[in-house]
Order: sequence, then structure tokens, then C-alpha cells
Amino acid sequence: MPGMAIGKLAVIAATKVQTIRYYEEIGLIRPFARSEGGHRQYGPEDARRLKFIRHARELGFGIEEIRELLQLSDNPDTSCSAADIIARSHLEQVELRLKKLQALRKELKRMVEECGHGRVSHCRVIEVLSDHKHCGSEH
Amino acid sequence: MPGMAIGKLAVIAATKVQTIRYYEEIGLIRPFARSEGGHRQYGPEDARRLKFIRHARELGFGIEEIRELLQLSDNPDTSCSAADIIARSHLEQVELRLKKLQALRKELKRMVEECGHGRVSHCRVIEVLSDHKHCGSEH
DNA sequence: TCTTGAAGCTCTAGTGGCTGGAGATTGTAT
DNA sequence: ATACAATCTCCAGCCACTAGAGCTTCAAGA
Repeated sequence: MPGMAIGKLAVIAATKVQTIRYYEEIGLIRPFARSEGGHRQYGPEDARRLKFIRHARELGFGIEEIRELLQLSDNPDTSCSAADIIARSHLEQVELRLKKLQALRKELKRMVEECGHGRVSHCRVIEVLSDHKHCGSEH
Repeated sequence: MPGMAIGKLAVIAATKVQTIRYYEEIGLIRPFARSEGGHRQYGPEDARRLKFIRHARELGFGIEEIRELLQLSDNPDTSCSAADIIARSHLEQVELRLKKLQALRKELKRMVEECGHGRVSHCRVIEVLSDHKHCGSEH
């Protein structure tokens, strides 16, 4: 098994090369070997791990959360409740963000709709931004 | 008009003191005067401007967008269409984020619901993160 | 007026999660 | 053998703040 170079791993896991090196730096992954000249060599297990990380990042998990999840994934005999707790608290955060974003969209829509394309002195966009009271909903 | 100190402005605009100094550093605001001892002094116009900035930040506008909006707000005779364009493109971004977040919530909910509270080796949370294919929706 | 303690000052560094570039070295295809 | 792509390390920068050290100034009470 000769292992693949960092560039190929990057393509496979849809990551940038620098990002992989960064993950190594902060201790999330490490290549299973180096070539004589010092080039990193990765195997399929590294690819799986990197995909795990990228997927979790896409889902909005922070690096430290991912570190915990990786540890759990590395030790399949531990209780699953830790992973559950992480995912649950993450879900709560997501639902909060979602609510804020929905209120924001409403506000922006109103702003844009009410802009009469005239002078700034009568522009609702500027007006709404100038005074919180113009807001229909809290945020 | 003696002007208020930075601490009071911070309270009024619901900002941290350091944030105000940071905004000054990057050229968004400046105090209308300094005391003999070098303390910043602000007036009501500064408060209005800072509130404008904070409100726009809450709505998710970036600093450079805000810089543009401030310029428009400072020149009430210019066309409102520039502000409109900024707000519109911002709205688009928000709607995109919203869609992603909704897909994410769905995914997380499923993960949490399917976790049987057993061992990690059978935990759906880990499993879903390990393999993108388990996702019901793209994100 | 003096004193004290809160609030201000500047400057530096750190956060998270990468991203980009310089300049040197290595790997690979012809 | 050579050309050129890919990789290496190291360092700096991004955004929008936030925190702290170590000092000075201000305002209120005695």
C-alpha cells in the first residue's frame, strides 16, 4: 500500500490541501507515513476520517466538538450518550439560529419592498437601519 | 454640550467599549472631541451612528457593507438604489443560509431521534457523520 | 482640597477556522 | 536528463471583535 499524496486526499474529501495540513497541526488527523522526501502519505482510513470531519463541519459542528466525536468514533465501546448530548445541544443552537434568521429575512424583505427607489433621504433601508423602532419583530 | 464618555455611549448603544474603539480604528466612527486628558467625548449624533452600525450588524451586514450604507446615509441626496442593491443581495444570502440551516436541522433531528442510546458502534450520530450517503438531504 | 476607586487610555495578543504566498525541495512523465 | 507539477515549511492575514497588562484621568465624597 503505497498511500496517496495530500493532493489526491484533498480531491477525494473535497478539502483544500492547506486545510488538511491545518487539521494535522491541531491534532485532528495525521498521515500514516511520509515518503523519503517528506511528502505526506495517506490511506483509506485517513480519507474516511477526513470526510467525517468535513461532514461534521458542514453540519456546523465546531472543531472541539468534532474532536470529541472523533474520540467516540475511535472507541466504539464507549456509551453513545456523549455523542447524543453533543448532537442535541447542537440542534438547539441550530434552531435558535434558524429563528433569528427567519426574523431577519422578514425584516430585510420589508426593507427591500418598501424602498421606493428614490433619494436616500426617503429610503426605508437606511431608515430602518437608523432606528430599531421601525422593526416589526425583535432580533 | 460637554459630551458623554465612551462608557455611557457603550451602554446607550448596547455595545462594548472595546468595540467602539475598534470601530474608530477601522474608520467607521470618530468621537467629536477629546477631553484634556485624552478621553473620548461623544454626542447624540455619534450615538445615532453607532446604533445604525450595531443594528446593521445584528441584521448580518458586514463591515464593508455598513461602510457603504453609512456613506449613503451621510449623503441623503444620492440615489437610494445603492442601498437597495446591498439589502437585496444580503437578503439573497440570508435565504440561502436559511435553506441550508433547515436541511441541517432536519438531519440533526433525525440523528438524535435514531440514536438508540446504546454503544457508539451502533450510534446513528457517528454513523451519519461518517458517511455522507446517510443524509436525507444535500447540504 | 485631597483622596480614592471607577473608568478611561494605549498597546499587544488571542479567538476560530481556515487561506494564501514565498521560496525551497521532491516526485514524475517524457 | 529535464521540465514542471506537486509538495514542503514557515509566516502572515482574514473577520469582527475580545481580553488583559500597565498606566493615567476623572468625578464624587470627606
